[in-house]
Amino acid sequence: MADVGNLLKKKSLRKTVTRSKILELMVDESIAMSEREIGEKLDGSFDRVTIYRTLHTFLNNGLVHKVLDGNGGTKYALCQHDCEENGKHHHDHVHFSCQVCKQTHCIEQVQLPSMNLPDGFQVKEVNVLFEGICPNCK
Amino acid sequence: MADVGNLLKKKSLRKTVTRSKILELMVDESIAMSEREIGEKLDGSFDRVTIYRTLHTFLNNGLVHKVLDGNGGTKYALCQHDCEENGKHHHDHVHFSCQVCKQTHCIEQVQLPSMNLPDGFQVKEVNVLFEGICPNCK
DNA sequence: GTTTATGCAAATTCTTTGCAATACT
DNA sequence: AGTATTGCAAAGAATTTGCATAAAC
Repeated sequence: MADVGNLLKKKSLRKTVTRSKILELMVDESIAMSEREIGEKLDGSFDRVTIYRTLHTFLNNGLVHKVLDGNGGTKYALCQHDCEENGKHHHDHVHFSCQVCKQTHCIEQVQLPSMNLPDGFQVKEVNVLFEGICPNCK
Repeated sequence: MADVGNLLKKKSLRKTVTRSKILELMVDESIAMSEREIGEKLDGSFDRVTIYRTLHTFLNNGLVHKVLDGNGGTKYALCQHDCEENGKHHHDHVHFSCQVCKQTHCIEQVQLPSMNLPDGFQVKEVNVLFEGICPNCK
């Protein structure tokens, strides 16, 4: 089981019940989750505002990243170890959003091909979102 | 200037003032816009509900497509002519969202490379969103 | 003992729904 | 005339803010 306390300590974040539970959940689940999903999986034990604030804190400290869910909603997923490589925090993400079950999976296996933008565009992040039907819903 | 009336007729949609104005705006602007931006550019002359419903109508009839804007918001952009090729409506889009001016540009020049997902994932659409700084904001 | 996080209430914004009035063909 | 669209009011959902209380270091 993941050492959630250590993760928090590394970021100089206070270890609280809320943060630990949310972080544990995100380590356990391999899917990206919205605030609502997180709240439901934690059985309504935390205030929605607290979850929002916790997610923002995690976001600002590079513990999680935003995931596009294809429906205008916002989801969050744990950052992987390599987010911090090369000294800068970066996210070249590939996600798959199922149109049936609405779950968003992080696809780690896919290597993002390089794409060249027209001159003048300075790229900081790349998000790739596939939408379709996941193996479970077929 | 674009023959907006013809676009509507091709889809068997009634030609109304709201639809024509919104469609003209989207033809003129090359960027993807949210309901709010559309409303503002049209100077508040239309009810927000009407704009939402118009966008849904356009979406259902393949005149526009949704664009991810990187902040959980939803934007819309005109479909290009080739959306309908091969008999099915598809959107393999590349967009660039500027973190400074928040504008979302459609990048037509970039050819989407093929990416292979793990077995079992049935892909219907692919969205690629670059985030960074656009030429105007540099 | 300070500083930071939490919970509650309430405000904002985004989006949808119902219904009567209006515009389109 | 008949059907689809619009505007208004209002509901619902997502997200943010202020402030007093409680927890962490």
